[in-house]
Amino acid sequence: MGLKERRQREKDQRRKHILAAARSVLYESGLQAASISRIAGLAELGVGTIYSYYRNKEEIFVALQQEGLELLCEKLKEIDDTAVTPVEKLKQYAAAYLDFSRNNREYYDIINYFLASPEVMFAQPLKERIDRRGNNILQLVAGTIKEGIEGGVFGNVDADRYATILWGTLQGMLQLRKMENTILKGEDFQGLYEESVENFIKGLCP
Amino acid sequence: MGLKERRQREKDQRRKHILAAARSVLYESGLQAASISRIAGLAELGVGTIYSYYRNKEEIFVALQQEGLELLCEKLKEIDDTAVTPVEKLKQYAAAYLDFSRNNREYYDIINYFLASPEVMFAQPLKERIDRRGNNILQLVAGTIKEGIEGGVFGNVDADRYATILWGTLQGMLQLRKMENTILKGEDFQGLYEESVENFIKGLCP
Amino acid sequence: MGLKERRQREKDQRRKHILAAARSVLYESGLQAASISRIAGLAELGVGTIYSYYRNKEEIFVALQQEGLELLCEKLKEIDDTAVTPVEKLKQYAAAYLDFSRNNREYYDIINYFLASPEVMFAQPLKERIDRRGNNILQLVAGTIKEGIEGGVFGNVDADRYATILWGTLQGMLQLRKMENTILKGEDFQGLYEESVENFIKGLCP
Amino acid sequence: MGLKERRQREKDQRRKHILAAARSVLYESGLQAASISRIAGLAELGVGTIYSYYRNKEEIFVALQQEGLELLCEKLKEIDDTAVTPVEKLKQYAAAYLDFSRNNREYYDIINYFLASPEVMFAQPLKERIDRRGNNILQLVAGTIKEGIEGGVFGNVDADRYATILWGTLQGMLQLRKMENTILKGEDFQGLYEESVENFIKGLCP
DNA sequence: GATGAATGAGCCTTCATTCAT
DNA sequence: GATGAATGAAGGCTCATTCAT
Repeated sequence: MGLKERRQREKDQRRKHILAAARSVLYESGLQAASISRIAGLAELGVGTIYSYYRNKEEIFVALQQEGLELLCEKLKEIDDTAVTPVEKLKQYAAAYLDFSRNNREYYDIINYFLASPEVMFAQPLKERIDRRGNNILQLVAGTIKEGIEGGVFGNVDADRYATILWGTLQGMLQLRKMENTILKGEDFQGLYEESVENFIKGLCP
Repeated sequence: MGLKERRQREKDQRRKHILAAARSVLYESGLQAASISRIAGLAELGVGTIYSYYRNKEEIFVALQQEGLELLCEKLKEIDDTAVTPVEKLKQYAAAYLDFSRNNREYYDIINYFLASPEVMFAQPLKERIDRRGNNILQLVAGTIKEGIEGGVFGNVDADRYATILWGTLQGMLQLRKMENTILKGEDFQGLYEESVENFIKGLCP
Repeated sequence: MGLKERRQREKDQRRKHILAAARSVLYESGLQAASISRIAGLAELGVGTIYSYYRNKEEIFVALQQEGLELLCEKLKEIDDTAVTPVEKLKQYAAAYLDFSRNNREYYDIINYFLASPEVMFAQPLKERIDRRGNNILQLVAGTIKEGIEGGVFGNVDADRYATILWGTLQGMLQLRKMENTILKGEDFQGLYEESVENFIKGLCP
Repeated sequence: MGLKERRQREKDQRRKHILAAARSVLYESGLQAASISRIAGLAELGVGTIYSYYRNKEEIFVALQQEGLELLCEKLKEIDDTAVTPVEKLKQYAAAYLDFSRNNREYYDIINYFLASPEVMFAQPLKERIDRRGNNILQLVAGTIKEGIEGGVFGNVDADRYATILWGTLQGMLQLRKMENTILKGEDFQGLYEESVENFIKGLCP
């Protein structure tokens, strides 16, 4: 029966619509201001409606982050499929993440927020759901590093660990961007970022 | 003149007293629960009094962050004074930061929090004041790198830039620790952290 | 004509079905949690459907109360039919009410609730409908008292009035049970309850 | 030093002021509508202010009930001091409670409400605090019954138990008043009430 | 007739900030 | 200079009720 299907499709769309509103609020007014009622307002829905799609505020943020991680993951997969050498791949992964942090700020911000927020904020089960997505990304990167090791381009390191280290490095570098106007004044941030990747790769070589 | 001086000294002490209380609240109950009235309570002062020493909550946190950075800076200076080789220094800086994140959680958390939270948070002037402190630390690290370059241990890189990269890396790695129980389950975080430093240094060598 | 009848019968059954669900919710989660949507859920009906059988939440509760009173009334009738002496009957009525308050908590609670809550609660017409049911019960009790008067067991009192007084007494005693763990701690409530009935009867004797 | 005293006095008065507002809201709009913000509105205070005097809504109601019980208790004490015979005292206690339920409706309603409300509503400690007040009243009544027993007017019963029974009876009778316009239509409620007391006393006599 | 998504008023509570004393 | 009572906007969330399908 097409009815049920249509209903489901509509429901899914509404969920996305709400998420989009949440993303916009986040993007335009920052995390602090991202209240349910604002989201509802932007979505042109009643507050209660939001709650019939998401159990609570937390869930919205989790969904948003998953969405973001998924998007990012897809971009990285594309690179994995098109780029040739492992070194090239790693560089492009990094570039993609920088790009993502710029062009998908709302996603980036929320990912970042989750990383920085006190553990208390999210219950363990939620945290696991979130982190699992992150894991996919790490696996991808680790795969590329393994490739490099097998090809003799990289030394014989633990690929998983170095994938994690790379992510940590990028994540840390991006945070420093906050200081573009103060400490990093006059510096070319993108160059710095790239240099950090190159340095990481250089360390990786035998 | 003595009177004025004493007044000033008393005022300074009171400010520190308030800061100490804020730190305690932060440490014991986390950022969410760090309300002015709690701080006032712990400081055994009236709420109003707090406001006559700090314009608002924000200012307290900024001051706290400055204090934290100062403390960290001193620890690094000590290392600079006692450790011998540049490589050793860098490794010890890193170890000190890890240590700081563990034993001075209140400070670390707040530094981390403001680094990660959307910039809406602070007005520009405040940001500058904070970042200047961070700059001191970077200078110190950069000095050590320069040392290494001059001694031929490191390749001929831009010391300032690499100091920044190191900080970014450490900062990023520390954030990943949040995932000790999920993604990093079973991993030895400290080992990972140290490995990231070694990789950084390895990249630095000619 | 059969069709109309069947329709009506179906409708009646549906009403009862809804009432049964409401009763269950009440029994399992208490008055506070007895929301329409829960009732609908348990009845496996849509919320809207509930509203096509009952104008609003109030009406459901009223119906529930009527049902409860009816059930109680039947039990009392049974006693009236089987017990022999008026005194025995009165005692058994009382025992039956105590029993009802224990084994038909859903019903008892709601009767009690509406008796105790401020009258603002119900519009006049509703109230009348409820009270009429209560009247049946009173008539029954009054009948027994009359019996006793005619038999010379009881003094020559106004039976209606004393029926009311008995009900009031029982109702009041049952409410005190709420304090079993505080004021009545250590007391044997059932004994107290029975004593109140005996005292009532003793007063009734010539 | 007068300052501290005055402060305290003012605080006490404010508490009373808030309680008075709560009482009024209760009186005028019933329990259902007694929200904090309404109370605040009537008290011409900010919502927050209410919360600085009472931890939460619950506490306000508890305070209100205690106040009510205290008031009632005083009235009964007066009777105890002035009335002569135990029978007279009991009758006057009953009359006083009826009077109280009429002239101090707001208090009576809330006492009644607490008796009828599901146990869940109030945490055990609160309940105990409430019930303790009720206990004072019971003690008083029990004292009078003892008096009667010692004077040979009453049979040798357990005074505490009969005090409880009397209270239960009165409480139950008062609840029936709700039906003045339906079941009791045409009845003289006050007469009925008095008759219930007389019947109780009659039962008490040897 | 049945449905259940949508609504939004309303609830309780918190807390940064002000200002009269 | 110190105080802390008062404020009230804002937040997250619930639920009786409506109405388009």
